[in-house]
Amino acid sequence: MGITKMPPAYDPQKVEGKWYRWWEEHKYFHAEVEPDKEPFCIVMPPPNVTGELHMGHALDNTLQDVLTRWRRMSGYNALWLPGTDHAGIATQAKVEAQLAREGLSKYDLGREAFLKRVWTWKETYGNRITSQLRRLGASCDWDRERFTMDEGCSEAVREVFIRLYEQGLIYRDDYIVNWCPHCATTISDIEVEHLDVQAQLYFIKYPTPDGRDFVTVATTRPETMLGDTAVAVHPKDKRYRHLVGKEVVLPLMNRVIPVIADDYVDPVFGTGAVKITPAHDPNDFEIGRRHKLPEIRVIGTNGVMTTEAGPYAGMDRWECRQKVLADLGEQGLLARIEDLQHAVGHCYRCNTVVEPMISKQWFVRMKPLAEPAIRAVKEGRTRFVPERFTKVYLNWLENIRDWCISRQLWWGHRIPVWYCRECGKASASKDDLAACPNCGADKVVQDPDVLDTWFSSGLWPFSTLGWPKETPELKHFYPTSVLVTGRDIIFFWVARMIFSGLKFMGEVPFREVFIHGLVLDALGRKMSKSLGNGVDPLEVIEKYGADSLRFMLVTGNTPGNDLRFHFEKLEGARNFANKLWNASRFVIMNLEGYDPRFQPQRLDLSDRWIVSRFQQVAGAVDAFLRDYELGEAAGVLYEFIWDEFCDWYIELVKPRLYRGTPEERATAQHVLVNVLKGTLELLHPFMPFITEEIWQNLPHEGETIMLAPWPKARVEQVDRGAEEDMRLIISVIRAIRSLRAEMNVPPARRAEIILVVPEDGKRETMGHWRSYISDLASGDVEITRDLAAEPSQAAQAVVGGITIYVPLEGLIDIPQEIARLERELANVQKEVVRLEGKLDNEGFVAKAPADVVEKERQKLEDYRIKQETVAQRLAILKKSPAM
RNA sequence: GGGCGAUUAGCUCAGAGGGAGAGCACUUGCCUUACAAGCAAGGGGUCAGUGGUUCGAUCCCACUAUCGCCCACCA
Repeated sequence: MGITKMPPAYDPQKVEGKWYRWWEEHKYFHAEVEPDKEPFCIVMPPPNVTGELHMGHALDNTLQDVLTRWRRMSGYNALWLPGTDHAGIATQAKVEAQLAREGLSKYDLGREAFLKRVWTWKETYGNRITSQLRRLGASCDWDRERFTMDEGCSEAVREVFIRLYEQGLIYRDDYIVNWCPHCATTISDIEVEHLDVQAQLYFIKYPTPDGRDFVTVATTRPETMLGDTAVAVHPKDKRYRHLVGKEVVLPLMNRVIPVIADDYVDPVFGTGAVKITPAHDPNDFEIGRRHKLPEIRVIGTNGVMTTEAGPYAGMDRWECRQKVLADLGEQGLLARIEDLQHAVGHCYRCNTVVEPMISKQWFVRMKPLAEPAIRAVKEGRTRFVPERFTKVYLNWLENIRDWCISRQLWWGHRIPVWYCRECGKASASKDDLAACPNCGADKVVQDPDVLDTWFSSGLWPFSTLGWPKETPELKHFYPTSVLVTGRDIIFFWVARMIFSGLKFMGEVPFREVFIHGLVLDALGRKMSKSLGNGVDPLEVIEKYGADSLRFMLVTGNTPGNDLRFHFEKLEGARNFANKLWNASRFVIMNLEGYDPRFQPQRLDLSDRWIVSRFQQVAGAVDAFLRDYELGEAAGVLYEFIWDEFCDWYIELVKPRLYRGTPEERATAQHVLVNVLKGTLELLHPFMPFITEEIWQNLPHEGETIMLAPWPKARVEQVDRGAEEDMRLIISVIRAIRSLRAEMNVPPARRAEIILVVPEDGKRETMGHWRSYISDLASGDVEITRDLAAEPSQAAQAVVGGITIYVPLEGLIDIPQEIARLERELANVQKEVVRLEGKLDNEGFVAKAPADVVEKERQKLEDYRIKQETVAQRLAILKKSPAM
């Protein structure tokens, strides 16, 4: 190692790839079960195999990596288990698009060949995201990487399905579901995104059979009227009481339908009369079932009107809407049209307007599963961080509806149910069936649908650890320690993992859920493909390095809050890395003659100070990490490295390195190396690459910083006295620098510095460490108890009971100095008045804690001394001949 | 309609019941043998508003305003 290998500007490109490969080759990420060690386990939220790393992933995985690396260094048996999700719709859509470019559809290939094709696609492109995670520095155990459709996970899915089925918790029924005409599949309630849309509310007249009366209904979806089987009004609505039990004629279809009364109807909305289309509206469906109304499907799965729509059959649903309106208008039945803003369900994948329709689907009965999941969180067996997300979770589960789990796709876990063509019985089976278990006929056919992707991801925390087999991993690492994820996924995933874990493992899947916010663009908008405002993490990594990206994502943010992406902030992180690099370069450049066995006999004040500060920082970082305050932990390190280690300690140590005795030099080297090394270790979870690079170039024990023991705060090295003394010295130096700057003293010019220190202890300290002041404030320091005569040509400052004079013959503009001191005096007086007021307040003195009162008294005392000193000085200056 | 979050320096954001902070931007002076991706010194804020609790509130409580997010079966 040497300067030649450490250029003055840190270049992450030369460093990052090298170390990652080395770590992975040496299996430092790999965790074997070590029963005598405390386990720490995170299962990675599996990104979609189709996915590419975006800022959300970068944040999520940085947080996980920080926690994992920290725990690993802290001696835990740390496992971070990675994997990918098969992402039913998304992946199938990708492959279908690929086929389309070849002029083919999945039907041309047939199910089997199509699935083969998807697997090929997965083998080819599926590891893109995992290689991108490697670029980020993710220290996950790739030897244990899983896929939601691999053999083990698939077995877990079947096992779960069968068990739930046998317990009657999975059922198949005709029910109103959300249908995406574009994806041609059902989607679950949470996959429907409600967007506010400016629309029209159409008022349509439904005449009575005798043509003498009519009732007007309001609807935003006039085409659904073709499937109407009733009109509903509120039971107490006097306007319509006479019609309840009677009939009206459904226009266009000329069908006679009943007028019914139901509490659901809001008498003040629209006309107070609602058309009821049980087959195409969730509410109408409920009402329909209550009143045993016929369910007529007029819209087909492709969004085209069915034969039930009579003359409108074959029309697209939007086209049909226009035609219906036109026809109604012609017949004078369209009473009026109003503008209405309301929420319309859209498919979260393709943004198509979702069509509610009745369909035979598979459902999970949620109430019995939700209940234990609610209890577990209420009892604190799983804790949300930040706590406020508990409520979001509970609200959802407390109002849960059954979960539609069947999807009309090919890519996914096929529903393990076979129907017998002979006897008609449906049989669920863990193993593929060739014959009907009921009648023995060999004419069985498997349900064509697959399961919702989230069905398998809900099992992730235990399926990846080997379940349903009782593996040592499962036993050791379950329940996992913490789940790290975005808040957008609490319903989709977190809740489902919790109820699945409770159901099948009898225990929550994780002790804590650490929820983070979204990464927004610089303007505070969500990053999205359609807006084109996303920032590509890989480009950032190439330009600034993964460490900078990670540091930027972690700092200046508080748990659960969103984070805006600013390049300025990224530059700040990059500059910090460079600062650390150069501080380390300084240390390494000055290691000549370093002997690791050397034990210093006498530490300088600055040594004791920086060591003490380091111990405090080590304690703070660890405490913040325990509280998931990663931003604070990183912030503490930033300040320590930049403000204390670089700006003060390195500057203070230079004279000893350059001109000190061999012993002084060795002592300085010893402290530099050890504090720097410890700091690198504390920083390693945040910035793994640069810390490894530097650590390897410092004298060290062990193979890698990754496995270096986490620095434990050693309280016996905390030295309050040294910290206090340094604080005083630093403020004296700052005061002198400030005077020099204000008086425009050229930096190169050495100044004369007189310190008047009345207090014995402080005078001794100042005397002992006067070289600090003379070196860092560039001046010749004289220390006295009191001054025979104040120099008139001098600038003055008062700090911590010490009066500083910087005689500046010819540089002092007396009137200007008077003005400056008067400003100073005014400030001091303000403080004195404020503190006097406070201490005169009997309530304060009586009720405030004694130490607070004492602190305030001390402050007042200091300010009074300062007030007096400055006032005296002013008096002298005002009498001086220069005036 | 409910719930949650935010409101602090020009910008982006931390923060704690007891003297308002950081980064960036800005001003001034420095290429000082680790770093100009830097050093030193500065300027800049009624901590959204109103009321309450308290000896003391920017922090805790209530309400209000503005912005954002989530949930919700009023067509």
